[in-house]
This record gives sequence, C-alpha cells and structure tokens, in this order.
Amino acid sequence: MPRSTGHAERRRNREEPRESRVQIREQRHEVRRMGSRGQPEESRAAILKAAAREFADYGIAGARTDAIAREARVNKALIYYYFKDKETLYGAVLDNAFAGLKTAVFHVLDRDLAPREKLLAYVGAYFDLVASNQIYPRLMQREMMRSRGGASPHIDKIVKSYIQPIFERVSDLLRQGIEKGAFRPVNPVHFVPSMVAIIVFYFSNAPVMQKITGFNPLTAERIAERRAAVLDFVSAALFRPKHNATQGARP
Amino acid sequence: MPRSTGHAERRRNREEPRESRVQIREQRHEVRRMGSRGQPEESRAAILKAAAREFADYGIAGARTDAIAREARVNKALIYYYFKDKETLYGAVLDNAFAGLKTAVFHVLDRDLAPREKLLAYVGAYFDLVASNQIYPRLMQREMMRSRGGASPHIDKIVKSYIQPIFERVSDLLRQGIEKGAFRPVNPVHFVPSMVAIIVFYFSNAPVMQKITGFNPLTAERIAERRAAVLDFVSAALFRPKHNATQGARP
DNA sequence: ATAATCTAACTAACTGGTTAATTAAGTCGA
DNA sequence: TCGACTTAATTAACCAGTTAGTTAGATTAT
Repeated sequence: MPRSTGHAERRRNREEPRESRVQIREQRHEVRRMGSRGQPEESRAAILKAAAREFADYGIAGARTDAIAREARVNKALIYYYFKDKETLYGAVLDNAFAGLKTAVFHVLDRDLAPREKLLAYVGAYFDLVASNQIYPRLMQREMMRSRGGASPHIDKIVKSYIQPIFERVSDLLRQGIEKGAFRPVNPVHFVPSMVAIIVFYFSNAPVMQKITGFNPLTAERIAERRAAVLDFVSAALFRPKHNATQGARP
Repeated sequence: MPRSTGHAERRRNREEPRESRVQIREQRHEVRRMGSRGQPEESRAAILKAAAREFADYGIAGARTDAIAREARVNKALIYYYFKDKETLYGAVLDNAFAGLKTAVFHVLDRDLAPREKLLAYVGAYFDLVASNQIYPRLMQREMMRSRGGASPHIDKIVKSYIQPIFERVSDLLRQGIEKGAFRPVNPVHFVPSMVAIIVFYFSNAPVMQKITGFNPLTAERIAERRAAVLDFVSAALFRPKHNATQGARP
C-alpha cells in the first residue's frame, strides 16, 4: 500500500459545502457508535477502567496506551484528549482507587460502635472492597513500591489525601480499644500496616496461591473463607480475652 | 532521580565532550578498570547485583539495561555475553533471591525445635533475610504480581523450586503445632501467606511508612522494633495460652 | 424552518525519541 | 594463543505522544 500523504501535506480545502442532501432523515438507529457525540462521560470512564486494569497488570512502565485504547474501545488519541499524558492518566486511576477506599473505610469508621466491633467492621469493609475490586491491591502495591527512590509524582498527594487520614483514624481506634482494655497494647505504627498486609496480600498474590495450592483462590467460597481467616487472625492478635470470649468472629 | 517511563522526557546524559585528539597517549593507568582479566565471577556477580537493584526499583519493564551496566561498572555488551537477554537476566536475579530465601528458611526448619520455637525461628529468619536484603521483598512482590495474566515465564519454576517446598514445610510445622495443642487450629493455606504478608509488607512499603509517620522506618532501631512487633503479632494470633504464658516474645 | 456555523468529541495516520539487542574490531593478561 | 573482556556503532522494533482532519449535535442567523 502506498502511504497516504497524511496530515503533513496541508489541505487548504475549506469545508467543502458538502452537497447537503436530506441526510437527516433516516439517519437514526445506527449501530451504537462510540464515536462522535458518544457521551463523553462514558468514554472517559471506559478509559479509566481499562487503564486501571492495564496499570494493575503491568505497572506504569509496562502498560501500553494502545492496549488501554483497545480495551476501552476508543481511539488512542482520545486518551490524550482527556488526559495530558500517561503519567496523568495513571494519577487519575490511582486517585479513583484510593478515593473509593477512603469512602468505604470512613463509612464504617464514622459509625458509633464499640472498639472490637468497629475494628472488625473496618477490616471487613477493607477486605470487601478489595475482594470486589481485585485490581486495587495490585495497583496500590505497585504505587507503594514505585515511591522508592522518589520515582512517583503521585505518592505525596495520595498519602496526604487518603492514606494518612485513614491511618490516623484507625490508630485512634486502636488507642481507644487499648485504653478501654479491649485490645492488647499494640503499637499502631506496626499494627495498622500489618492488618493491611494481611488483607491485601492474598489478592495481589492470588495467582501464586493458585499454583501452590492447586485450587482457585478467588471463588466466592474461598474468598469467604479468607475473609473469616483474616478476621480470626486479627481478632486473635489484638483482642483481649475479656469476660465472654467471643474470640475470632463468626465463620 | 525520577526516571522517565517513556521517551518524551529527554535524558540529560552527561557525555563528556571527549576531546578525542591524543587518545592513545597517556593511557589510563588509573581507576579500577573492571576490564580484561577482571575475574569472570566478579563481573557476573556485579551484573546480577546491579540488575537486582534495578529490577526491584523499576520492574522488568521499567528497568534499563544501560543503567544496569553502568551500575555494575561493566559494558552493556557484557550483559548479553553472560545472559541471553533481559528476561533471562531477570530470571537469574529471581532465582538468586529465592534460592537465598529457601536456604535461610530451610536452615531453621531443619533444626530440632518445638513447634513454637521453630515457628518463631522461621519468622525471625525470614524477617532477618528480608531486613538485611531489602530489595528481596520488592523483587518478590513484583514477580507475584507479574504472574497475573501469565505474563511471567519464571513463576512456575520459582513456585515449584522454592515457594512450594517452603510452603509445605511450614504447613507441616503448623499442623504439628496444632496437633500438639501448642497452636490454635488455623488453616495453613491462610496462615502461611498471612505471616509472609506481615514480614514483607513493611519493607516493600517503607517509603510510604516514612511519609505517614514522619520518621525513617529503616533505622536499626525501627527494624528491631518491627521484628518484635511481627513476632508478637504472629505469637498472639497462633499460640495457645498454655501453662506458662510466654506470649509475644521479648521486646 | 432552513441553512450556516460552531464546537466537542473523535479518528487515522504519522513522528520521533528510546531502547533492547547485535556486531565488528580491538585490548589485555596469563 | 585464548578467554575475558571493552568500545562504539548500528539496527530494528517499539511506543508515547501529535496532527490534521472528520463527524454529529447544538446554536445562531435568516
């Protein structure tokens, strides 16, 4: 195929009058083009969703903008129409994910509950969010690692806007529980990340777990089992025996 | 120094003007040339070490072979002299890291100890290896994530040679402890990865912890503190109260 | 109402910088 | 001489980002 001259050659054709027939008639009911006037919000959201998957799977360096465009069923240039560049798109994806986490977690932290119940609700909510949105843990883990060596322009904002506030609220909760004698005297600086680790690790390593154990760790049953195991682990590690020992939450 | 993931950002490489006039005259009789007869093992090891750092910091897609060569003080062609390609080099790095883990961990698992003591020794050894070789957790985490979508040609071998055997030995240990009444009745499939998660997460997320807490989490004191916290967490979550409650290891 | 015009949304095709990988020609020490 | 390298140039592919141009609905002028 001979290359078309493309855009390098400037055409001075000023908008040919175009012989307007009665094309308005009978134009309806086309095949759902995503194209022109295809709802901007839909396209933007499709790009974000596809980008989240791609970044989670391959990291920012490994992600391919072509692949994102293909999966979003959108022209690659549209990505750059909505987002300045790959890095900005990545930032938007991260923001989305962490904002969702903060919302979900704060919702339970704002409830009026006793320390034990609130802590279990927190862990449960965190777990459920991650379980129902399994790209999140990989995305988050990747970003955490990327911040090493100051390679991430997003981490400061993410820590300040999302992670830090969550950390502080959960630390307060731990301190309250300790003060009331419901919790063992743990150091929040170590205990909070340990909880996160247990919640997140299972999902970001699911493929390896699959290979080790031989069964799919992401079926509904296995996830429910994991949820119980996480709550049990945390309960056992944190809760004081107290009078009525309801250790370990229900299965 | 943040590195551009793409090509749009220009690299400001300093490339000496180089004045190639009198080049043969006044040949270098100076700075540590790794050059000729520089011991092959040394060069190979230097490449592996530099590569481990680079892969841990940037992932396989983000790693640059030029950077690896520069850090190893070796010409880039030498990398391809020893290793077939980038992927093979990455595989060798992973193999190295996981082999070290297996050796360290098996050393304590082979000792003749009671379940509690052996479990604490296992966790301690794992922690110590990771603490003294902090690129490991990032390298490992990265590889785990990469296996998603079958993107890794190494994961099968790694699981079979290293992870699986470790997992089985630790699972056995847990079952023994449970049977003897020393441990609570936990499911190894969930408990083993939870322990790994707690050990590993702190290091792969150290930069974020730094930003949250404000202090450096990688000083000797902080690491010792973390070690105690991990042992305490695991002890509390696993050990049965028993007669003499030596809960939670020494601070 | 109809045509002219505007504009956001979108696309096909291209550019150009980057980078993994190769090669050829040499150096250097044992 | 041989094996263990070095240097420098080069190739081929890749891929982020750009550009000119198109489309369809909305707005405005007539």
